[in-house]
Amino acid sequence: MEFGSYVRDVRERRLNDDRSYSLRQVAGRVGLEPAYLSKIERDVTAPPSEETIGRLAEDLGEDRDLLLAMAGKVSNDLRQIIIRRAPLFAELLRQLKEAPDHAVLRIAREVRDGDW
Amino acid sequence: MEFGSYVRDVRERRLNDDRSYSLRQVAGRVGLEPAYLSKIERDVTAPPSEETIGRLAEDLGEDRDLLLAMAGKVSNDLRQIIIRRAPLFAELLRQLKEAPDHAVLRIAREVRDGDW
DNA sequence: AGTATCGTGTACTATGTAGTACACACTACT
DNA sequence: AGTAGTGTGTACTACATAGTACACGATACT
Repeated sequence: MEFGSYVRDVRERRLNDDRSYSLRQVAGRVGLEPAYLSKIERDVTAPPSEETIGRLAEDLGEDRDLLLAMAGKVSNDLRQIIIRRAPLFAELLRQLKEAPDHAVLRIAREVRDGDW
Repeated sequence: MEFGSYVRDVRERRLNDDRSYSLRQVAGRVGLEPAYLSKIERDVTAPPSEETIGRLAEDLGEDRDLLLAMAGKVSNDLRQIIIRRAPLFAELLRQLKEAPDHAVLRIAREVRDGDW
């Protein structure tokens, strides 16, 4: 699904039991012109900037990384992690490309439990 | 070090024993205006596009991911790997942020040897 | 001495990014 | 019946990106 229609779906679900989730009110809280958010939600315009997507994700209670991904973007902090040790992380990510989710998850858990 | 000065250093090292590595000739092979490459190498201008950096890396025999990193960029294929499973890879990368190189390398090797 | 090559200064441009501003028509409330 | 709020169409803008084009003075070759 496209970024905009996904945002619209989420917002309208919120709107069902909270009328403060009208397009105008969300636009107001997030700091955008209603007309602009309208175009975004209909995918008439490209997704907004990373910062704006972040504020949108927070207001809608959605996962920031997921929303960014739907916009074809990668969070700036993740980019920095890779860039700091580029050839190393490049190799790792290409290895992990085909690995199943549970394997990636297991690795993340192992690392978190600090076994190096 | 900045992207441009690094490129210049590499190119001039090549130039020492191969006079086909003049700024003009590299620019010619890579498909850029000499004046533009000159500005890039002196960091007068921002680093060029990912595609151009790729061609530059190839001509200079440098690691593409490293050169991209020095330009503050992440290779498009890596971005796609992350985006396809964003929350998952986001978590993994943030866990790996502080991990020492050898730990990351060990994981990459384990995954390559396919033990999932 | 002449010319070929070198790196660089200056001016310009096309496309994309990330929006703002305002008017309009429709619906919902009271 | 009036007005408050809703979503949207159209027009515009400031800034960044990713370069091209051409002229110039210095150096190197022969």
